[in-house]
Amino acid sequence: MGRTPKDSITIADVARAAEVSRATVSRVMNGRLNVAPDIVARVRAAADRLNYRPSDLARSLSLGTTNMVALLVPDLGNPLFQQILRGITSASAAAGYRVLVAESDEDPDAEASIAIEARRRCDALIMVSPRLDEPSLLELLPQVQPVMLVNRQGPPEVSSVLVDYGRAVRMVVDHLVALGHRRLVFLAGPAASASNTLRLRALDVAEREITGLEIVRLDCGRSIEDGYGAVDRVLAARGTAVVAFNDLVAFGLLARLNEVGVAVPDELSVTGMDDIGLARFAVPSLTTVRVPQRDLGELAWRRLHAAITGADGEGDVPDLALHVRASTGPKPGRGSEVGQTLGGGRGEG
Amino acid sequence: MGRTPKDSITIADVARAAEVSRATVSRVMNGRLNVAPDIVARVRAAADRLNYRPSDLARSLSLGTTNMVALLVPDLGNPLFQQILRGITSASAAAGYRVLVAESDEDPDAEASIAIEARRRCDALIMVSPRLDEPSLLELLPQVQPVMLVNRQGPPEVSSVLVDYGRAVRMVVDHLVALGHRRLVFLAGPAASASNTLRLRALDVAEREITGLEIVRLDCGRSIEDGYGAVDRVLAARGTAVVAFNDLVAFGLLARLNEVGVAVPDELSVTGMDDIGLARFAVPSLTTVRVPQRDLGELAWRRLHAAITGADGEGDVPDLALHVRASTGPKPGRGSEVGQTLGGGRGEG
DNA sequence: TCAGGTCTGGAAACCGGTTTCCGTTAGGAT
DNA sequence: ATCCTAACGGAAACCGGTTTCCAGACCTGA
Repeated sequence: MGRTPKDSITIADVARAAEVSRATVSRVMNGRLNVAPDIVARVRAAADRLNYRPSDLARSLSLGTTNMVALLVPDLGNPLFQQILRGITSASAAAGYRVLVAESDEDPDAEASIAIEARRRCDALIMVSPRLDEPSLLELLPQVQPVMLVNRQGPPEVSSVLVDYGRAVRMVVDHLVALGHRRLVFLAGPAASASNTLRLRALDVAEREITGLEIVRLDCGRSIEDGYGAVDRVLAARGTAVVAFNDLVAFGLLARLNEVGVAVPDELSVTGMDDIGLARFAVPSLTTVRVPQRDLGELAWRRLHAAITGADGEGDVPDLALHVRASTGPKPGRGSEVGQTLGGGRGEG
Repeated sequence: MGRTPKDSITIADVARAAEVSRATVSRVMNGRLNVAPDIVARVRAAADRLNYRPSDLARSLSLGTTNMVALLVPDLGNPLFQQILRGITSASAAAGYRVLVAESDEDPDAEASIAIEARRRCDALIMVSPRLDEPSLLELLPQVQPVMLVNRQGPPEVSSVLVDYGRAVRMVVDHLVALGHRRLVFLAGPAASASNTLRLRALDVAEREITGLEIVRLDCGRSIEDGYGAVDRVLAARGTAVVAFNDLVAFGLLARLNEVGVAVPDELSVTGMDDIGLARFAVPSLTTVRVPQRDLGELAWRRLHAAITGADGEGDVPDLALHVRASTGPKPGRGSEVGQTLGGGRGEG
């Protein structure tokens, strides 16, 4: 039992003050209809006078619903996850829900227990890009229902919001190939990332389908620092264009290339992925694929909410779009074998 | 009462399975000592077999503590607030707490009700840079105790974590003055922002103290887009250096200056504020003042936690540090009147 | 005037835990 | 063998709400 002396005023206090039962106070507070107007007024007056606020905790326990949704992300420092958080926060707030955030710090082992723990306090769970291996994930999911996966495929009975990173990376590759590039360098992300696997698979396909295309795969990471630190290996790989795992990596790469004096895109083209807010403000502005990040969060929420309330979740993952900006250009060395002129400004392709 | 058929297993189920009372199960689950070893084993076995998880809700109600802390920020899209969120999340997770996030969307009117609502579900509240006017804030604070303010001064009885933005902006000004600049342009942030007021006041003081110093104040904003869009007015103001409200504004400014062909820092010096992760990867890398953002969140949590548990919150706001990078240089036009050479690399000032 | 239906609002059970209080039992001391 | 005490664990109260169930008041129609 609480050791607290209970400073807060409870429904019993209001009932006493209004000279009615606790049940009646509850009815009034929740707008149940069968209460006489004068009693309603009396209760409201008492509640106002005492500045009464019903305990959400007690309500939740009694109602069996918390109006909270848990969100688990690998890394709160990543703009992609931040935007998803924003999307979920604002969309769910509209339905009276609040978001509880948890971060696994990219640690696959910690993920399961954090997920369970966070889920216990909420009505549902959204896991973004879980790094958990497949068996563990399959074992975890039933325990945290209702659950929604973002950027990770689960079993059929678990719904998910998926970005087709395979297609996204292929858009980038096709763009670069059209510019004449034939030897690309791919900077890979975390090995545990499912979306990284999607990218790699798409690259395999592209390499088979496009004759003459070579792709050098380098382990890199997901952060600016990773991109910044990869420059030497990138240059050693002697490609004419770099496909970075995401915009952050591309950002770090660009910064370092600028320092060592490699001209982008004249000597080397660079592409990102996600189109985080900063991408169009990079120098040069970054060619990337727009992944509608906030929308992703909103969609995840909508589907989850629909699943909770029994409705069906309308809406679909918004389309990807290649945004051609100033960081990509024709393959250097040869003339203008490419028929099109690339806008150097901040065109929104 | 819950309409749910109660699929979840409760302490009563475990008690029945282990043939003990609910009280004993509770004692075992919480490691109370006065339980015989064989009974402990029996209860544990039953709990494991049933895969029992105590309801956090019921625990919280009974214990009177939720182990959750609410965080209210004006804008989840801002890296500064994101980092503070990270700091709070990781620091509080270590103490078994979870963070509930709420966003006011820069709407002062919504802030009070959101704060109250979020606070009700948690043990405490952290408000970052509240945009609420002074009277409303003073009225709100007593209702949401225990509460912690970040980047906003409250009444003496409400503790807060404050960054001395006045001093920070002065560091920047002094740096620019030392480089020979005498006519500065300040890009102001949101009017409702207390930290913006601190900056403005410090600029007044600087203008009085430093003879020959002129500062042109322009309304701008807090986002990249705001900075990007301010370039024309900045150039029209004919200063030799720009003090941006924060790094984001500086970023937008730099991007546009690069487009219109204004050389930084040769023709115009630019400074930011906060030192967000991207600042040193800007082109040119951005001179700014490092505000230890994560530390801010951690400190806010530590103080709050101390206040809750009765201990005293050790630790102080970490120091500010000017990071001189490549976006600032001597006043253009005249020779090297400044004795020092500025490192063009990514020196960590 | 009386039977029957409709409103109202109180008593009590319930959500799922924790803790106080107390009775029982076992063990040690005398 | 008897008494005292410590250890153990069950019954019940409690946290602060919501909801079912039911009794009484009131109104209506015959």
